[in-house]
Amino acid sequence: MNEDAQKLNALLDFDLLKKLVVGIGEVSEITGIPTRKIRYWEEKGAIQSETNTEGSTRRYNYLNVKKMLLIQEMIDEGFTLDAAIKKVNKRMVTLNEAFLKLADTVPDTEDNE
DNA sequence: GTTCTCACA
DNA sequence: TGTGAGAA
Repeated sequence: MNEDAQKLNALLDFDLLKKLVVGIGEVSEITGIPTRKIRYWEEKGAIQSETNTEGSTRRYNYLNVKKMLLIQEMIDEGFTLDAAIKKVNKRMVTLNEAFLKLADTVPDTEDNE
């Protein structure tokens, strides 16, 4: 198994998550979380929606979707919203930093041209 | 389809 | 903590 391949895979996954953006309705359908709950969480600071400058419809990227799923699970396990938000945010930061390091560490292995 | 606010459990 | 309804 190529470790480099895994690293690249992780990077791609993270980037892909950031690129996929959907409306609140899609998010509610995907996560199974009602739109009011999503707005409620956003109000609480659980997630940041990319409000379209002109449009009013908030857009959420899959990173936020994953975050919502994580938060929902944590709350289900007895955590409070605030605690869940804190932990998930920290997790995201850690992952982001780790991936950045990985990106720097990965010596482009196979440039087969 | 989306947004917001007020109020309740 | 999460939801309801009405209004725009």
